[in-house]
Amino acid sequence: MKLLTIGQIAIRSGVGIETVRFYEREGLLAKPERTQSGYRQFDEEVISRLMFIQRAKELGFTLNEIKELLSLRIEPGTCCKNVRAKAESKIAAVEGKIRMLQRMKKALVRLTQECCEKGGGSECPILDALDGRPRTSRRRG
Amino acid sequence: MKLLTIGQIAIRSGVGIETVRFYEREGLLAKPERTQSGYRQFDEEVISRLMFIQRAKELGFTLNEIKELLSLRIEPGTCCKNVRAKAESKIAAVEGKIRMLQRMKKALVRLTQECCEKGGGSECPILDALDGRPRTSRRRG
DNA sequence: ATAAACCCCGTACCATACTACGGAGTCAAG
DNA sequence: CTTGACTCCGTAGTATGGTACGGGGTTTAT
Repeated sequence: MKLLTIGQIAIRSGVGIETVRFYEREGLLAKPERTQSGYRQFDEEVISRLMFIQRAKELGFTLNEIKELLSLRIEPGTCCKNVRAKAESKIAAVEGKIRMLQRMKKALVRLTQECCEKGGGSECPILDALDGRPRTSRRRG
Repeated sequence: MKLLTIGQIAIRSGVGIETVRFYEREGLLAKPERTQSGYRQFDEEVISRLMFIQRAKELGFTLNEIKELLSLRIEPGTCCKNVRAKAESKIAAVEGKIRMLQRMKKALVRLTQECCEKGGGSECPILDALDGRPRTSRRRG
């Protein structure tokens, strides 16, 4: 099991050193081992974790939601139903996002098609295609 | 065509009045007509626009990206290829998000299944299932 | 053994996206 | 014709998610 410095995992995962420290403070990364001189020693798998965080952010998850996602696991002493319930609520959230994105994609595709058929379009074709209301309202509930 | 006050569209679309003014300043909403006393008079369709903005935010789009999405239309004088190219790049972005969400969903589903079969799980099953790197890096490259 | 490169920490600063405040004018109901 | 709710505007403050700074110790390559 190879151990890496903060600079090495930062480069390999494409985030800044300060960001790694920030995530550690915020509890998205476990406190790493230290050398006798106080240098952090990260396990290689922290790189996947950091990359996951970046991807999840692009999907509109907040750092808190990402923390929850990352902590979903079956621990020896944990109630299985508990984890299951949490995971299922995450699945629902993910499915909601997928549906919205699929509608958005459909609207965009229609736009590119109509584009070269006729000349003058509506005020806002995306809105024509996508009508509905937002479902979740995280961020200040 | 019914005209509404800022308070009315705020309530109907589920955002705050200040947020509406903010979006107007930021160019996400067109400057509305005004009464002789200076009150904004919004067209009812602004409500869909506001709801679209909320949904798109939940999908990880920034206000700037949302502005671009909303401005994608075929204007009489606009080059069709131009709009088409922009729309296609948006489609690619949307597809990328969908793919990532589908992988995430698969990982979560697997988690719920493994959950009730065996007892002790991996350190982080989500990461086990989802390995790969982030693709787009918007936000201050 | 010494410079360059790296790491430590705390604190301060930044961008985005709001959210609140305050003083003044407006409108609708009683 | 007043009272209360609503609107105006500009400016300031907040939360989130980083990013930079600065003064110090550490490691490493020469």
